[in-house]
Amino acid sequence: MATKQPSVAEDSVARTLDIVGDRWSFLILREAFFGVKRFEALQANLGIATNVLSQRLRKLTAAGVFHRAPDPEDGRKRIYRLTEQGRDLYGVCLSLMAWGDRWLADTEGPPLVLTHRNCGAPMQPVVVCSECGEPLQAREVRYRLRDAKAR
Amino acid sequence: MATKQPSVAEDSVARTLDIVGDRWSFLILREAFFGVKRFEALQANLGIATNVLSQRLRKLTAAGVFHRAPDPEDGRKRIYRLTEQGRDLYGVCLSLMAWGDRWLADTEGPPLVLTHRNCGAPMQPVVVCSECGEPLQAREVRYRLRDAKAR
DNA sequence: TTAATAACTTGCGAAATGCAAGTGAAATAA
DNA sequence: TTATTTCACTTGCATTTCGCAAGTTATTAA
Repeated sequence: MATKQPSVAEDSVARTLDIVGDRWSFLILREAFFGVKRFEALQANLGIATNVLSQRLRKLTAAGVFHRAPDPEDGRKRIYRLTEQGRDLYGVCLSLMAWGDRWLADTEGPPLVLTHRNCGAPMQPVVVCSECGEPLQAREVRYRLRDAKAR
Repeated sequence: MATKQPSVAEDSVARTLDIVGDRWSFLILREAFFGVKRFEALQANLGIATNVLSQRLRKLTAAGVFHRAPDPEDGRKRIYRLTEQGRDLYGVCLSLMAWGDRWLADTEGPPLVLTHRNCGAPMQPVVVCSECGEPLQAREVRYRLRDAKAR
């Protein structure tokens, strides 16, 4: 029987999914990007079980995605803030949303219209090359380990 | 106890995660973006249990992400090809990889250097506004349901 | 001082995951 | 032509994770 090969796959996608590759993390992140900062609000908005939410938040906090602090105005409350690392997941989250809107929305619900405040016009998130600004496609991207060995 | 509220959260992110929001789907997609098309190769590269792989591929195929067809040159083999819908997840997948490379790579392994064939230079995927080309940040994006109701 | 409230934890049944072994159809070797 | 591999699965079973309901603890509000 075939066993696991060390490959490029055993890298950043896998490590990223160890942190956010479950059913809830991106929904929690989504709420966070909407400005939701508290446990109870997350629970109410998402309908997630409290034990699972607690576990997720602990994991995401340990991973450096959230910062957890008591609310100075109410000692019972905890404020979950995205760190820079967490905010850096915004593009992924928005792209997931856009994909769902594009391919799944009409069957089950209305899509969202996104507006970029800078432009004012309806827009779509697009993943582009940082150098030339062109949208990226699988065939156009080459991967190399930092040291050597192309794939 | 708080129960689930209907909210914007109950939309495209959730629907997308119903399809790809598990531990394996993006790893499978990643392999697919690298050109891997067969069951055995996916299994060997990822080390995924065969029953889970089988189930994932069936689900992703049913959802329209993959197209499954027998190999005309070998009746035992099945070819899993990405559909346009599947290919449209490339940006998400690449962004996940880039995030892992940026925030997690050094602790556990070397990051990948990406090259866009159009440019030739090392690059990073960036999620930008389709209209103005600027990188998107959470505070700069406004969400509206197709019909009304801003959030 | 008593009652709410917020953020959890605990216990338990149900579902998903991982592992090993088995199956059936098609290709390849003898 | 028969026997052996190969490939893409399925099946059974132990382990882990999830979902739900009911506590628990520390604050705050009445």
